[in-house]
Amino acid sequence: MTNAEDQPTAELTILQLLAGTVLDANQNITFQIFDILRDLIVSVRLRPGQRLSEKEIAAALCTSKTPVREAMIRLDEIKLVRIVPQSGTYVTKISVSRYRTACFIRLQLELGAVRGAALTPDPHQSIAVLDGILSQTAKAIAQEDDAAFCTLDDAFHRQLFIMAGFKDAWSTARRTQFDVNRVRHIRRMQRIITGPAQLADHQAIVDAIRAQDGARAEDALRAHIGDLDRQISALVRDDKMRGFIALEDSI
Amino acid sequence: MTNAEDQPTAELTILQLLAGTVLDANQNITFQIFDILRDLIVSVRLRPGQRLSEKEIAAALCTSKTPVREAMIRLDEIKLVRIVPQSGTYVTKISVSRYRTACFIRLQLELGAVRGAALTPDPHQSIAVLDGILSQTAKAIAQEDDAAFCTLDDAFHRQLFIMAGFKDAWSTARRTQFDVNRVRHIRRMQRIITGPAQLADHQAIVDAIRAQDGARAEDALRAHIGDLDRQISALVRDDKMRGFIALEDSI
DNA sequence: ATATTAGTTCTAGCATACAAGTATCCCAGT
DNA sequence: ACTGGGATACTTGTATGCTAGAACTAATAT
Repeated sequence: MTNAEDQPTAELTILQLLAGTVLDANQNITFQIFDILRDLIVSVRLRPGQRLSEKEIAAALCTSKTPVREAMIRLDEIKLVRIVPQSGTYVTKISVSRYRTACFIRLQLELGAVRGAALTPDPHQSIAVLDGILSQTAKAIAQEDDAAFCTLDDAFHRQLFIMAGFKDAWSTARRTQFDVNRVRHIRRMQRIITGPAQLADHQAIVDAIRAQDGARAEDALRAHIGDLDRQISALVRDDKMRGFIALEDSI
Repeated sequence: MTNAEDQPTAELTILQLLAGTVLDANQNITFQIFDILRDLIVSVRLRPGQRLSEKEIAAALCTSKTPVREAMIRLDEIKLVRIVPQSGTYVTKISVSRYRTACFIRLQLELGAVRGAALTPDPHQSIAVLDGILSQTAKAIAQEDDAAFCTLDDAFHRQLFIMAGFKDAWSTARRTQFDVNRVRHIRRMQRIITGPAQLADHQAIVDAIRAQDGARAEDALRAHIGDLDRQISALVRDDKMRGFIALEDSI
């Protein structure tokens, strides 16, 4: 583990982050804890590499270790934490190899989605939905509303999968994309604005789908995703990511 | 739950399946149990819909409920079992919607793989590996060696991803493919032989890669996978699958 | 014969206690 | 100053007991 001083921003203790959180005793405790921790990790409020203590979390949430541990097991299973026997439980670092794999998976699935969307038999209504999302996105960018932008970005991609007839494919594959989301969150925290460029890319994709031109839609998507290897080396070189990433998926 | 009498074949109790299994006390008990149960479920020796008792399994393996439960939680997380509060833990039925989604994911990722494989700069050695796998596959088919056939099929697909430079993509995505594997196992148990056809398809893919013709490789792969919707309706209609499948992913 | 309801028996959820391994710190020796 | 080793204080892994709720059974009322 690196020192807190080495990190770009101050490391918040889990205790600070959970302060004031109360659980609903009538709902399943394990899943409440799971949701809380997953959100904290994906939004990088819990830092990659940070150590988590089952006991400490249990105390902060006024519960016993068992549900905390069971939530940790689920988080370990989706590789958001790594439980190291007799040592501790750590928030996983962002794995470059996992990130690269996730980008490949994302690209391939979205290629299928835009291809399918371009073949939608009666596309008018579906395309109207896409147009609506894009115009709302433009508003969100103008108002610098990050949260809305993210939601709309998500809605855009989901709509493509719906049009292709594979509504569930994206929600299934999202489980492989946590590291991509963490990188995005870090970029966004550092006010790295890519909104306008993304909007233009999305517009090009919609135009191709409107023209029912699957090949052009695929090309537009490839352009949108960009060159993976260059993106990877930029990620590895990025000083702001230092301490957050690991080449392989250790810790 | 349906009656055991309704099922195509006799339902083996978990106790029968675990008879004689002893765990290594020096290794992590939870993961040993996880591996055992995962294999039993994917190979359909534990039947879709079958109820599992934490207590019973713990007794059969001479351990306590805790590691069994933790293994169950991991299995629940990858949707091989479903833990129903205060009711029981059940082997999930094969979900038609999950199966369909898995086929889409599989196709899209393999499209990327064969496309990438066709672009391998110095392909001679890699293609020699593919040729070797195919000739071994032919032997396995001649000898009706199911286990070897499966292993080689897996090796073939893995080699494609290696050639495309995305070695980990397949192992990552396999977590979405359990239902596909279960369907295969059921078909194989019923001696539904598709080996020769698969071998010919694989040969066509290799030929296209050898010619560095990415488009033709994609076409060969699409032909290999076939028409998804027809496959789905065949699956739903198949009497041998009755009781094993569910339209949505309930239970 | 059927519907309903009370009672019993099962389940998973959670709390707690203990066991076993790991990392750290302190101190002795070089 | 630095290295080596051992005690100590942590960590997760496992065992067990208890509770609340679901499901099944069987008896009762209609």
